[in-house]
Amino acid sequence: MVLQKRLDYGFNGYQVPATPRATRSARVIYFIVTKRVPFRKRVEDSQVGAFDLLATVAGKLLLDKECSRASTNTSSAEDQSGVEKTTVKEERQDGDQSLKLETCNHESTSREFYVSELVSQTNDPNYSSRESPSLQNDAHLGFASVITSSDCSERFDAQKLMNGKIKNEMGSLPCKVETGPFLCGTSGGCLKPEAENKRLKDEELHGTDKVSTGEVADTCPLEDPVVLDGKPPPLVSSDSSGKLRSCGDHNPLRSFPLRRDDVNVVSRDDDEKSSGCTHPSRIKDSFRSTPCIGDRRIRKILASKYWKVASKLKDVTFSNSDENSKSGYYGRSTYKCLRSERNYPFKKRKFLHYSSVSNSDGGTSNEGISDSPEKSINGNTASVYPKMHGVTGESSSLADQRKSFHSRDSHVKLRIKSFRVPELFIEIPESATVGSLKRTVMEAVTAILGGGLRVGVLLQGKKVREDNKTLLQTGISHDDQMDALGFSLEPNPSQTSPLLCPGSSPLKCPCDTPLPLARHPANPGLVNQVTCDPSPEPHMLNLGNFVESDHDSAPTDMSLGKNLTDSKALVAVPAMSVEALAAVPAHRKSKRSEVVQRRIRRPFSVAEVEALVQAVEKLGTGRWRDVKLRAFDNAKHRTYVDLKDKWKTLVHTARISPQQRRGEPVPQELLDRVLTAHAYWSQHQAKQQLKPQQPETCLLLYNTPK
DNA sequence: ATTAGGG
DNA sequence: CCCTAAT
Repeated sequence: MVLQKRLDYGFNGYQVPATPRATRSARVIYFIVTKRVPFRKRVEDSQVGAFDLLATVAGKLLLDKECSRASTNTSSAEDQSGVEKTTVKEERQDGDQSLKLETCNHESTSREFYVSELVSQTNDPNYSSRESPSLQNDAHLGFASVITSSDCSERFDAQKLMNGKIKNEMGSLPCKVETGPFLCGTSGGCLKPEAENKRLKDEELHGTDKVSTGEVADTCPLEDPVVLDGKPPPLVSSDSSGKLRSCGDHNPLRSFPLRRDDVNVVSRDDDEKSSGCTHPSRIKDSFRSTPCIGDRRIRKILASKYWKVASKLKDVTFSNSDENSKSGYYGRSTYKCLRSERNYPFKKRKFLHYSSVSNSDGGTSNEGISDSPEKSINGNTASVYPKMHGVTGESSSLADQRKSFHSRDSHVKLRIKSFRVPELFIEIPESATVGSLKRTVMEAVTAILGGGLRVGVLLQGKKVREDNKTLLQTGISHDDQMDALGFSLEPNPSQTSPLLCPGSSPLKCPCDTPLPLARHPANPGLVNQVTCDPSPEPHMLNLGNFVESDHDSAPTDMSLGKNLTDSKALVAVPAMSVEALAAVPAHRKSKRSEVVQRRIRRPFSVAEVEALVQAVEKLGTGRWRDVKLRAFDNAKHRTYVDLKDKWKTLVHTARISPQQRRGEPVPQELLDRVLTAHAYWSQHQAKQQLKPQQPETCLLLYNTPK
């Protein structure tokens, strides 16, 4: 065959060198995509460790899978010493992006995510949260974990557990809850918007009350269900949707100062929510275990069927109790399990839906990053905001309170307009449709976002690696440095939530298997491939790599691979993390090692149909392996099952009116042959089996319609 | 690993 | 195309 010509496109001005490809198959297009995820966050608290900051940002990203936008910015930040409070605010902005990501949902357009998190132990009353409008859930939200899916019965258990814990925590923590002086306002540094200020004020006024443990306890349990359930929809792809969960540990035991460990950003869970991923910190984390998962989630996301499902909200992270076991089960489930899940979306959904949001902490201790609710089904904004938002409205939300506790430092406000997403390489056949291209890119993007990425903090162009340093120590809190502050998204080696694992956190995700990604064995040909550049970081992973083989075996990609570090290419699963996005089907295998993706669709060409028809005429139906060997031995991407399916569709096509046929028209002559051969072989099933070898004869026979 | 069928 | 069940 002729070498295909390849089109190389560079997004964002990057051109990807074409890799030599041996394949003859279709032309491949490479894209390098740099995506940016837009969002702004405000982080206040110079005291917050860099790690926390990262966690916060990461959490946000996860939440936002839906839309991404380009460009990063940081906006002003101020630090005020003394207050420890962190506020993160996110907003979406449409930005510029080289690739524009759009949400698929029709439902709601705007969704806002909030992540908030953080951790602080401050007493400040002021923590501000977001302005987001929806506050409805806030109160509830504040707390923590939310168990979302209504469906699951399991959830109940979880709730129970949670409640219990929460209560306990509350009980123990009352003191902590106090509202502190309003640091923000006072500390002059705060840049909070007016709205926030108001909030703060409100908080001051009300905060205390809210804080009371009793309240917390009450609210929490209820909330979750309410919020989450409210939007129940069906759809959510499991993972996609949410994925983020915050991991807040709720240990009652914990001491206040949070550690980095405490903060977890977890995001994806997949269906299985089970394995927790992260960090639970050292202590027992009762609450939530987060799943580790990138894979699962991706998978879920991918599964197209599921996509439609409504929102999922949050995974519930349950405590260890029953849930865990369950979750564990799923999590660990093997590939097969996953698959099965796919098939049975319902099941999955149940699990998935529960995305957990763990936000909670009992208000006390720590907080993980909470994410906002994933998507609500409807996409209502409100649903989205549920938890954290409360902040605004009620200052009282637990989270707020928590934050407030310790705040004493000055705050650093950051505005991140967008994140730069690592480069992605996408390879797609020329014959692919624009839609498929979009999907492919989406998959790549989502794979990255959902697959676990880490946030890198750049200060004056230098990577700030010391997660434990405070912003103050790092210099991030200095106004003059704000301009030099940048964030980047990097592939996270372990799928587990990147942030989670940072550093030394002791936590481990059960899920995590140490295994890195599995390499895709070579499929000879690659059809689509998406790879992510390895980031410099130590653990880089490649996110998705989707490899498909074509007839040609073109090792070619490997060359690309070079770019990627050694990356093992993962199969990229198209995942849309966000429901909204969702659209891409993806399947992943369990374990991050592999991501399974639905094979790309490769319509049969007329030539292939011809070959198939000819082979079937000779061999008959029912001997697909032989047909494959005879006519498609070189087409690795055509399996005997594919041939059988194609034959099935050909027969169907031949029987319907031409007007009803779609796709590349198949010559009527071939269709006639299909019908003839089909009829012939149908009749001679038994006989033919005996003498399959004589094509000629067969042909003669069929000519005469039986 | 194949085949047959349903989805 | 995927997935299963049955071979």
